This record gives sequence, structure tokens and C-alpha cells, in this order.
Amino acid sequence: MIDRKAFRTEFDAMQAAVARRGSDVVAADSAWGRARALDVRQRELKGELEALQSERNHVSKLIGQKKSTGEDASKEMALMGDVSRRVKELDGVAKAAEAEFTGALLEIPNLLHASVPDGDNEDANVELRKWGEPRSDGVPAHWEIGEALGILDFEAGATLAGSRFSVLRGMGARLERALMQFMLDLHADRNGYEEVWVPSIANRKTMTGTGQLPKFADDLYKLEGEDLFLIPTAEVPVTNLYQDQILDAGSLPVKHCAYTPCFRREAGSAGRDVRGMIRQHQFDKVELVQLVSPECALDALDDLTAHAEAVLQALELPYRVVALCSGDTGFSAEKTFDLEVWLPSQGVYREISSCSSFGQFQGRRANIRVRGEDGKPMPVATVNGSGLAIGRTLVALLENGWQQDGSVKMPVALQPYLGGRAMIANDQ
RNA sequence: GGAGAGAUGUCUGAGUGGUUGAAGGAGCACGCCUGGAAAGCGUGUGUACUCGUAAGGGUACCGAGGGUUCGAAUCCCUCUCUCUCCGCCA
Repeated sequence: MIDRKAFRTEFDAMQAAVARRGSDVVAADSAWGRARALDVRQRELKGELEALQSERNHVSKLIGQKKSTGEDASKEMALMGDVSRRVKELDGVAKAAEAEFTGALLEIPNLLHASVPDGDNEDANVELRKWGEPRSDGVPAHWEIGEALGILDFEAGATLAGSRFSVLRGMGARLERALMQFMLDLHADRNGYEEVWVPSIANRKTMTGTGQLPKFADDLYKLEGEDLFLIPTAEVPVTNLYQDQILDAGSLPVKHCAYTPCFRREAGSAGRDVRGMIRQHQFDKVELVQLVSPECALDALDDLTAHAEAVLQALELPYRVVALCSGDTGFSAEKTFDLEVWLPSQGVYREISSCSSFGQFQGRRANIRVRGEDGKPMPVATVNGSGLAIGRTLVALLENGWQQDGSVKMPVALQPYLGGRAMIANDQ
């Protein structure tokens, strides 16, 4: 959520910043436009209400005093009956206006960081660096490799749940589990993240805290008859571990890594990546989350991005780092780096990790604060990123490790997690 | 799922419907005392919104939401969560 006070006092500057995401974002009928109209009215109503409440409190005290000394207070009591009625009326109106205003604010995207490059879509993203040697020597698609090895079964996934679900068998399942362990160990032992294990279901407040709700309900699976949702990323439960808390400045940075399954309806992705494991309704991911002091957010983003890159390097997967442009940066993020892994069968780099700084946007929504040097609490800054998406990592390993005989070479770092195996082949 | 108990500030723990932001204690901060410390003494110590250049006002908040009342932490209703016992279960 953007800062309420700044919304009023620095309106023009904020509007310009928000408009970088597209002019429709600040249109009159947008959340931005509604919030502006509602802000004034909301405060007028509140002022009126508070004046009435003040009067009520004063006279009620007076009545108490008079009664305790045995004086007659019937005149005051009659007067207050009327004031009370008006308070009740106004209270309803003022609360509704306030709720409407907050509702609009919750649908306004984060302000972009000044360093985010301008652009309408992913074509304008800026490549920052590359690592590794991409191969392009006729590697088949991962689904062909995996099905030939008997470790990927998309038909079974479709039978059990529908399209965009898959089943892993044998070394496929083992590889998924190995990646999860490997990544968690790396982040917990070497990069200083405390591992947490959290629920894969979250309530509405939690989903609102990190920005998935109210605006993106269509992307979420909701449990029937309950106000609960399947999480689309571990960012949701892990960040909200601290909702409504005031943290000690000395306890920052808070760093957590977590494995969770992730569930996404992929409502707007019909027809995209329909084959294979790239885009699934359920996938596994190890997530990195940091809570930091606001002035450290961008440094923390670099730090966290490096931790995600370390996974790709350890797995010997060629990748590049891309800075997302203004039109491609997500709703809650102020700045995002995508890590894209090389997929030789497609001859392209595909997103395998997204690392974002949210500034104080999520801190405000989830009411996570830190006590500053002046002793005053302020919203904490959050940074998170995939470290990494496991399904896509498995895909990248199959393709990049593929050999002419159909077997797949495993990187050295992963072999201990695979019972010492150096490759996956048909006879296993 | 059934029965019961509970939810108050950083913590602990009081609170009879009337000047309660909320006793007492602990903690924390500052000061006094001390060669230094402990103890002791004194003072202070919530969050949010809002008005104001400021000093300083105002309002809300005792799990959440409603209700009764001139006035609710206190009475009533609903919900959530926690604990205990029973049932069920990996």
C-alpha cells in the first residue's frame, strides 16, 4: 500500500510515479482516481464525527459528576440522547467512507523505484549480465527427455487433476526432492537464512498483507465454503509471519528461506506453455524472504539476487539477469530482477526466479514495523525472490544435461542428494 | 465434533457501568546516590488517525464485530483464537 499521508501531501509526484506503469493506472475511474475523491470526503466525515464524540464525552463526564453529587442531570441526558443518535448515524457513514478509501488504496500498485527502466512490456527489459555457456546442439524438449526416461508423466497428471498437472516417477521424483533439499541447505547453511516450514493455505488478511488480494483473487484457488486460499508463493506466509508486529531495529535483517508448494490458477495464461512442466497449476519452490530497514532495501535486493544466482551457478546452469521495465514490474514491487535460465530446446532464456524489492509497500499492508532510531515505528521494507522454482530447475537440468544417448548428466553439487548418482539414465 | 475455561499495555496482573490510556508489579530509559556497580530513591515509558507553523488539542483502540445506555474494559449477542477434558484421526 502506498503511504496515505504522502498520497495527500505529495500527490503530484506520486501520481507521476504511478503513471509510469501506464496512463490507465491513474485514470479517473481507476483505484487512484477513486482514492483521490474519497480521501477528502472521508476526512471531512471523520472530523465531524470526532467533534460530536468529543461533545458526547464531555457531557457524559459532567453527568457522571452531577450524579455522584446527587444533582439533577436530566436536562443533559435528554440533550445527549440526540447527540448520541447523530453519532451513531455519522459513525456508520464515516466508517463506510473510510473502508471505501482504504479499499481503493489497496488496489493502487507500488511506486516504481527511479532506477527501473521505462518500457511497456517484457521486450523493454534490460539484460544486466550473463553467466555460463549456452548450448544449442539439437536438445529435445524436456517433456521428450523426461518421458523417454520414464520420469515425467503428464498423462497421469491430467487424469488425476487435469491439464497443467504432472506426475514425477522414480528419479524424477527423487530429483525434485533433491533440489528442494539442496537449495534449502545452501541458503540455510551458507547464505544465513533461517529455514521455516509454513502452511500452504492462508486466510484473506494474510493474502492482503503481501498484495495478492483484493485485486488478484482470480489468480488464486479458494477453498469452498471457507475464507481460505492456497498460497501462490511462500512469500505470502513467510512475510506475514510478522504481521502486526513491531520489530527491534537490532533484529534486522530478518532472513528466511522456505520450501512450499505453490498453486496458481494461471487464469490469464490460456494457451501459453501448454506442454511440459514450465507452467503448472501446482509447483514447488524454495523462496527467500528478507525484512530490512527501508534504506537497505535495494542493497538487500542485490544480496538476495546473488543468493538465487548462486544456486544456478552451483547447478552449472547458464542464465542471465534481467531488470524488469516499468510495464513488466509486478503490482507490489518497486523493482524486480528476473533470473532467466537457458533452455536449449527452445533456444531462449526463461524465467526461473524473480527477485523483487517491495520497499515499505508490504510492510504497510501487513502492518509490519520496525522501531527507528527516533523510537518511532515505521513500516519495514521487504525483499523476496525464488531461490529457485524447482520444477523449472528440473526442466533446465534435463535439457542442459542431456546427452546424445538420452541420459542426463547431473551437476556435481547435486550428486550427494541423488544417492551419489552422476546421471539419470534409462536403466535405473 | 461435544463440554468447560479464558483473551486487558513490552511482560505479569487488577479492574464495583461514570474525570480509566487503564491500579499494582516487572522490564526499559533518564536522573540521584556510588570510586564503580548492585540495591535504593525519583521521573518517564503504547499505537493509529486527525487539527495545528509550533506549543499543544481532539478521536479511536482492553481478541474482532454488533447491541443496550446520556455514558461500556465492565452488561447482552455473534464470531475468531488459546487452554483443559472427551470423541475422532496421520
